[in-house]
Amino acid sequence: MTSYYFEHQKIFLAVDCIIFGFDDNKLKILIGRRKMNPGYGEWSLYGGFVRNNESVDEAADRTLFELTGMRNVYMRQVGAFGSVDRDPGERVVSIAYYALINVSNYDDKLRQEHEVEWVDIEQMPKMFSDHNDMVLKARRLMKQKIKTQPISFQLLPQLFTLTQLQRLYEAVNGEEVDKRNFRKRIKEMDFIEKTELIDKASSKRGAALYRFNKNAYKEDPNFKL
Amino acid sequence: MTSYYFEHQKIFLAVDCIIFGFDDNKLKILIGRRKMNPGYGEWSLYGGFVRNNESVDEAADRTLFELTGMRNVYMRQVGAFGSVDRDPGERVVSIAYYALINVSNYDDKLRQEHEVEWVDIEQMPKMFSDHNDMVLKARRLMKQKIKTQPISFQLLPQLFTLTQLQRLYEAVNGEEVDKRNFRKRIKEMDFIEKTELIDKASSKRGAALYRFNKNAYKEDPNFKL
DNA sequence: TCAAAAGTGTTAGATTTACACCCATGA
DNA sequence: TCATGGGTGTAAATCTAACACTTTTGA
Repeated sequence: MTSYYFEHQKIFLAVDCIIFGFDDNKLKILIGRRKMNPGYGEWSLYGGFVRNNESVDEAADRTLFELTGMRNVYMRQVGAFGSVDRDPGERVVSIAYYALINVSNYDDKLRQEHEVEWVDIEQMPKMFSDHNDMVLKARRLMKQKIKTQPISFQLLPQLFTLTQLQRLYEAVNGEEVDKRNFRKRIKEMDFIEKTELIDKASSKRGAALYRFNKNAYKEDPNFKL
Repeated sequence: MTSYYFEHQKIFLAVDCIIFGFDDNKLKILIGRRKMNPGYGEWSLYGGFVRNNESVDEAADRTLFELTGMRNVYMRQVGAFGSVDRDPGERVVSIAYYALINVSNYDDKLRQEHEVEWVDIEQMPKMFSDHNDMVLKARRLMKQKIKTQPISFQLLPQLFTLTQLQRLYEAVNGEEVDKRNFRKRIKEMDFIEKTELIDKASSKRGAALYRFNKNAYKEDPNFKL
């Protein structure tokens, strides 16, 4: 089978992060302009190289932390991107990850320092190298995932209204859903709990705030958003 | 964002192949015993290193070709496996791929030369490093995929009976399905065509042979096995 | 003649979809 | 007072799941 190491070539290994946020009823990604060549000035995902003393997952966590100062963020691997010339400078294979963050937990000063911006996923600009492909694949995976895992709550504040949840669901899926049918389904999920609190920000009447109860949810095999 | 190359470390990059086959009504994988250290003698997937002048996908294709002599095989990426010490010898990050092959197209002499064996996925032995995880993830992905893409036909002979197709479906999903309901669904798929031919191998009465018509199938968004 | 696999429809139940109006409130 | 978003139920249509007997033929 595999013959031994020294005959083989080592390769630069990077990670790139597709950082999803939900704001203004839109699904957004956090991207900036490249500050080095090749590709200076082009839109780009935030990334970094994998070090020898850390796992690839750890490299992704570290990279996200550098940018956002956030730890224990929901992250999942998108896959390896390995064309020979995907980086015009050197042979670099990159492992893409998507992260879900709650925009309001993210210090906007830090965002400005790094000169990155929230961009509506529907208006994603042409980016450096294969970064657009990474985003498309990440989005496809996330869309799949949201159907069977309660990941919406990673993108929302702790307390949220059903309309917010619905708008998020619609933004991820790219299509509108019926309000009554949506709420019917939510009502069947015991782990989405209504609180006594009312949000007056989005309407005059006010909307009930809900909360995700992680303990009540335990890998429900019948979960379906 | 990413600072520049030379400050960073290169890493060995490998590919590992989960080769699925369907035989004797069972879903099987092709594995062998490691012929080198570390892990000499342990069960292992077939793998190889990624070269500088080939994409990761190409490395996977090449590796599969070395083992099976087959080209243009259906292969999909499973993901990157990147723990620091997943290979006790050196830091090696591996990209896993699964391949679907038609067992009867595979020259058994070649199989014997490489000393690899078809092992029932339900009886998978403990393998080297994280190879068991790779197989589990590959299987999960494949199971997902088979629901929305006509990939069964990669594992079956060109002509197959509905019972064969059903057994494959059952083996992949790990549960039995109702014969009449299954056939009802198949009948609605115009791209699965009945031929005039009869297979007498598996029954006295004989069963009609079917064929997958790739042209009739064109990314049917309503496809559902 | 009988064992073994092929082939074939119907019905009840569950799920999904479509759809419209009243409510509470701040401006 | 009215514009805005919040909140609620029912019925038709579709999909899914359960279920049993006849056919053919080689041994």
